[in-house]
Amino acid sequence: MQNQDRNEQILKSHNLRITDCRKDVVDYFLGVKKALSQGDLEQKFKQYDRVTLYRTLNSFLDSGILHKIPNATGVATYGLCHETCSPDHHDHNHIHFKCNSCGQIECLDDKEVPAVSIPKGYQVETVNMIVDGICAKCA
Amino acid sequence: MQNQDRNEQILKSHNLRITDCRKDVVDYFLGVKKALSQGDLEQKFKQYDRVTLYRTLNSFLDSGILHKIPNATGVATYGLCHETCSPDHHDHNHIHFKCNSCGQIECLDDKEVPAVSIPKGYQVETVNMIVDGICAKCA
DNA sequence: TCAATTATGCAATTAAGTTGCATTTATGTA
DNA sequence: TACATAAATGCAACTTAATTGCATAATTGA
Repeated sequence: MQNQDRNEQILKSHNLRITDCRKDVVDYFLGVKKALSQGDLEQKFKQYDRVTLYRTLNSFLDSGILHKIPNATGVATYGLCHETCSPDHHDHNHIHFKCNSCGQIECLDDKEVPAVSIPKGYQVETVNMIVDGICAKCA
Repeated sequence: MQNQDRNEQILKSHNLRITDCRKDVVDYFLGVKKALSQGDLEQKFKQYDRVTLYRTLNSFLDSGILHKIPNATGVATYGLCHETCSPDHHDHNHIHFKCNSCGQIECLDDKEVPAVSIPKGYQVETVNMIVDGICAKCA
């Protein structure tokens, strides 16, 4: 399936209206296959207002198209969710890799987050694993 | 050892000058035993300029007293490093727990981050594990 | 095609992070 | 103890990210 078909399907299946901005943003995520920030989108899509891009990201978060990736820089970055994600239950239990050379953040979809032991009385909802280092391209 | 002695010792051992602001900030971290943000410090220490607090956090980061904890909110949070941390080699290979109820971020010092498998060609430098859920106090 | 709902663009605001510079403070040494 | 040097602080100002309100434009179902 082409991205231009797939993006509309993604928006429809998450009950979002089809707009140019949303299609373009989904397209971009489908194409680059890496995590993006608000700033990345602003640079890529100068034809859209930054507030619109901001709200697009938020509607994608709410509807479960994207997930937020924790990082230490203070800039929020977003990655595409698996098809199995729903707004309530996110199934993106994979590892995020941040390259300290090129700065890109990748979702290592095929790498499971290992089991984690937590003290008594704590309830686990989500586990995030962020690995910093040098990616294969920069090594 | 009391905190008021311990904070000076911590500053000295990291080659930082002893100032009121730095002692107070280290004290606070020693006392609360959780991760704090710039905003937390501003609320707690209205007698110090926000820039001073900002630079205090940064000098603590540089000297290895604190480490930055990745999170998805976009607000940088900081936690006390183990005594074994040096500026170059951080040994805070523990799990961070963020409570979705009270919002507090704890360092689970006694919980090791499990081994992680990474694709070929990737070099690992740091591994961060952030667990979201409900802490023992809120459960 | 129309009405209702939703998205967008623009203006403006809040907050975090950052820098420059003058002043004050801490520290080692005489 | 006093002094000189180096560093920390406070203030002003600036940049950028995040956020909200509102009028206008576009989408969608009937």
